[in-house]
Amino acid sequence: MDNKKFYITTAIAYTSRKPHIGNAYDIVLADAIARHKKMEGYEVFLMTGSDEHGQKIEEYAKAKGIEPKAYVDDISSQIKMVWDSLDTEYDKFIRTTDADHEAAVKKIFKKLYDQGDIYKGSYEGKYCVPCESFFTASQLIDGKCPDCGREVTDSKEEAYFLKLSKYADRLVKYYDDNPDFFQPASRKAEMVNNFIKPGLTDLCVSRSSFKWGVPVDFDDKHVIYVWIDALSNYITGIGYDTENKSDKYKKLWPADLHVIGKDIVRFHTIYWPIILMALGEPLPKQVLGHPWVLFGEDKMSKSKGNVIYADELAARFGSDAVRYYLLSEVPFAQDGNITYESFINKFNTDLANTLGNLVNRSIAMTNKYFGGKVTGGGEKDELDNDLYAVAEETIAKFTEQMDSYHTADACETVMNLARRCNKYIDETMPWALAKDEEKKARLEAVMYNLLENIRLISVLLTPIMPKCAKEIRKQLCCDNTEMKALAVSSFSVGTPSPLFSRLDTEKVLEELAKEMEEKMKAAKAENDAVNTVTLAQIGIEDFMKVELKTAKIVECEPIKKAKKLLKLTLDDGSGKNRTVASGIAKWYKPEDLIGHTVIVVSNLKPAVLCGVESQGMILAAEVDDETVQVIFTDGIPAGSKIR
RNA sequence: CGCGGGGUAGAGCAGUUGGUAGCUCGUCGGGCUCAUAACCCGGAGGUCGCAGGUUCAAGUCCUGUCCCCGCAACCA
Repeated sequence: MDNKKFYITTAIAYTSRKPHIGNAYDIVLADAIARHKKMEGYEVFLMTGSDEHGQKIEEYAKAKGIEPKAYVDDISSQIKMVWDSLDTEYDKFIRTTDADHEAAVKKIFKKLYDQGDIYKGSYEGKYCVPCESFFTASQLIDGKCPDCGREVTDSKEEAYFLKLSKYADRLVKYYDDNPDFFQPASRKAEMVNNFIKPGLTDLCVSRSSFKWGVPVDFDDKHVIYVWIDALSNYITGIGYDTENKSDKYKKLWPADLHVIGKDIVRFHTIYWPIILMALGEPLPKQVLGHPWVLFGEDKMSKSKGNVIYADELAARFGSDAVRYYLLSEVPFAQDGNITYESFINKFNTDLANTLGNLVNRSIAMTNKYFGGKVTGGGEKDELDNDLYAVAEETIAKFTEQMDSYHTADACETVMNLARRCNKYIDETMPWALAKDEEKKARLEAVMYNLLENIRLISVLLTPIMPKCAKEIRKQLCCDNTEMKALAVSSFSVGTPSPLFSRLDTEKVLEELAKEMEEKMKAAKAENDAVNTVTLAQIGIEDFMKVELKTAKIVECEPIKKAKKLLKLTLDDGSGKNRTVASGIAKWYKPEDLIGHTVIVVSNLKPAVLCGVESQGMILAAEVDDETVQVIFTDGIPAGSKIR
């Protein structure tokens, strides 16, 4: 077999915060695939890393009073620490602040500029700092950011743009010629329908509003924006250079697989290929957009205090358990809901009971009946054939499932073989055979068959749970890793020791709940602290600019086509009804509101939202990230001034 | 009619080109004792969101409809 290469990458993690378990899923998945490919004989190169530029980081660093570089050094090492806590084996960890990366990015930018794919244009638009986004005038909502509603800065800056539309046809052709490019395939339609069919607009690839990035070397007012900087890590990390490509690059590129979250599929299947086409480089073979890992039904967020960190889980339950859980619980194309309950459940049933106990009892019996030594020469029986049939089938199925990245199915497949082994023990009843000296040869065959299948299980498990796989082989005293039944002629096993000790569900849950609560408190405290300092102090004169009045809700109806908006008709005492649109549809039904009195900001400039002119806004409290409560002032006459 | 993905046993999921509805957990009953109160067997539990249609035959194709989730668009 020739040594075929397999170049696989993860998305590079953004160094704004320590990555949570959802971010870590990326590397675990990639690592499992990489290890599997290695076992298939590929020469694998796995690259991961961190994305360290951008305005947000500049700001976080400033808030902490340190240099951006110091900030990303810290987070970047945390990322590595988390990755390492999961036993991931990457060949390279690239940082976008690496000198060679920055140099290469500059050259890439220059090359694209020189050949006319990047041109200097000007932005008519406005810029929203927190969102790091430009908007055209038409996108703005009453002169404010359509995403977050905050003030945008008026910037008619010049910026550099990448011509996208020029390559659209070639891109679609590539999709069509390579039906496996999108994984899962369903992501293709979304990209084509949403972004390509409507026509690609040129992509702004530079920023001049902040400094923390790779400068455009022929125009230092500008910094190269995330697209070209971050995406190109996949080539710069293996030595791409516009003139002298390294041997490594020539060998590895194009990438065989980009493993990324589904939220950035667009960047990897549209922008990135176009950048590569412009550079004259071949395109990656596959992009795997995996689903998200949700905690319960929710997205994890620090402010909710429901963030789970992979390293903390690993420290508590072991890296293998975390890997197994992620790889077996997250479906291929649907978001995975992880909970502590299901974690513990899976840990106990699959790892401790089915697998751990099988290994333990089999080795214990081998010691008990044969002093630990058995050969494959015992007395055969028809029962054995079925066991080996399942083993062969397991190998084939497992390989196919791992090759198509269906790790959850692959885990199930291995567990099935373990279950089959447990059943085999019941069928053959070694303890009964042991009572009869004449059946010793049969008993030996039974034990051998068990051990050989356990060995096989350990081999299959290697990409999923590397440590556990090794530990099993250690207890078997066998280092043969051939993925083939009957590859070992005899065993001389060691002392069994439980691979995974059962967890006391209630006790562990209680402990975890306690910790969660503390985290939540801490998050809240931090949040409050942040909130009090986010806004600058204002004088009374500023406050007096805001006119607040009470108003009674006389009518209320949903706005069609708007998911979040309710249209309120208010009696503000002026004699004329005032219409206000409010984004509270999620929490209130129209009938809940009619008749109540609320506070309205009455001198707010009107804005048109979803075709409805909103004349002001009503006050509501943001109880937490998920909950909003309108402030009712029932009993106070409509039209009263508030100050 | 913005785009896309889903609605299959109590829970979480599989169901390839249409042909007796499966898996894991849970639950109920039984068996075994080598083993980490682990293991094995059996039962119960689903009109496959709803309504039509095509077909000898539909979870699987077509049409309509309702809900859920992402993205997009509006949370003044």
